[in-house]
Amino acid sequence: MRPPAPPAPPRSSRVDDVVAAARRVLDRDGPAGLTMRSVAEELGIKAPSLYKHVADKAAIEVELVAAALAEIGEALHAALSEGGTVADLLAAYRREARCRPNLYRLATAGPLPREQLPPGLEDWAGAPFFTVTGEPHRAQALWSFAHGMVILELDGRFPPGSDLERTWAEGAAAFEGEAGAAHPAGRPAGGSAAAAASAGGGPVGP
Amino acid sequence: MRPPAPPAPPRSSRVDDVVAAARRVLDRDGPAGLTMRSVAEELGIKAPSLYKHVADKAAIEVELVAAALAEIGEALHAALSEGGTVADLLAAYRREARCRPNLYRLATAGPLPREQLPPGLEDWAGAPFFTVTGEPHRAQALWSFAHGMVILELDGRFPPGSDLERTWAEGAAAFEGEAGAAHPAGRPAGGSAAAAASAGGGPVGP
DNA sequence: GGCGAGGGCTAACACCATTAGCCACCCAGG
DNA sequence: CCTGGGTGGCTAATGGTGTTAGCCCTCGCC
Repeated sequence: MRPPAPPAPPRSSRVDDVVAAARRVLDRDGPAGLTMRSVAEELGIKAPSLYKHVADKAAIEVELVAAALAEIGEALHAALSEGGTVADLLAAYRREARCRPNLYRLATAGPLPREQLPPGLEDWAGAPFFTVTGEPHRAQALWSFAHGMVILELDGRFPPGSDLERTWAEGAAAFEGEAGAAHPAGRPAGGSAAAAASAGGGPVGP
Repeated sequence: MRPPAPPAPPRSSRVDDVVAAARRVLDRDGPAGLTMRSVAEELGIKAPSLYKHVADKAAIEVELVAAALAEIGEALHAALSEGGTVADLLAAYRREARCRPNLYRLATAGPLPREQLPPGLEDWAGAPFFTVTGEPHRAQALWSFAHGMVILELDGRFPPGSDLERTWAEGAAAFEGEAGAAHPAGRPAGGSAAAAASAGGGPVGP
């Protein structure tokens, strides 16, 4: 039984409409397209009317961040409830981020308004990293690797033609604990053909 | 003898003034404070006059990104010319980012305008990651870890009270194993497989 | 002496978040 | 019935942003 997500505090129904509209706009137009005007238009109203329901744009973004953390946490806990390897966790993290890139970027870029988030949400969402490593610092390091990979991938920062499957596998191998160091239970080679083909291995960045 | 940085293409002198002013503003006021008006004011002129020298704000930012990549690359190459361990490289990366947080964030957040950067700069700056790991995918993974750590640290994303020294050490330890643990090595790794093998020791103290 | 180019200026536009103030509806209390 | 008050919309306006258009001064050069 995995721990339940902390419940989101109840809000007025119209606030939910606003947040839902903001999320649609974000998914469709990206962070730059998320303006008070576009959110209002999505609802068929004018921008100033939004301020009857939310304090400001930051308040909407906080709600979106909370939703993102909840979804990511859900995905990570689900991944561990079945498999349980580092590679499984990383795969779930990557899948979640790539499925909702704009939301992921919004939720993880820039400072986090911890005060205004549901208490415990952040810890709960990150708990699987601790579960899989068994040590808090290693968990943070693994999380950093995962976030770095995802954000660089989303931003197109890796040189074109990079075999990212293999890069993920290398990271998973590096963090696979002391138990089965030689043979990580890595991914069953969905990309191994491509891996062999692109053996060139381009430059690295930054 | 480490490879020299690719030379920046020559620019009109006034353009250099604009970029230098932008850099001062960025260091002082952060990315949000970097506006065409503030840069102009730093030079004692009005914002529209900037357009006599640069195409738009993005062009200024590209110059800043190029400068940041050059400086980071310089620091990383210098770190390897002396020590050579993964931990040394990571320490240099972290020091550089923390010394100029606003510049680092600008240079690494969001999509990279590769076309407009001096050719070869990006590869050159990232080369030390390859040197120290001896394998391109592992190099990308290590870079991702470093970037994730740095950006999360700069954004205050780690829970308060985290012992980041130790988290960095955990990451360094994870990547100091034998290269190509995940798969049989696809490529024999430039001239410096020795660098990766040399530092197999225990956890690195802060 | 003209003359073009470099480099400044003001005015203006479109978009952004946000505030102030006004008005229409709906529903409960008298 | 009718009279509030709360809810939720509106327009107008403010000060910020990047950017364009058009004007003007001042050099060095032929």
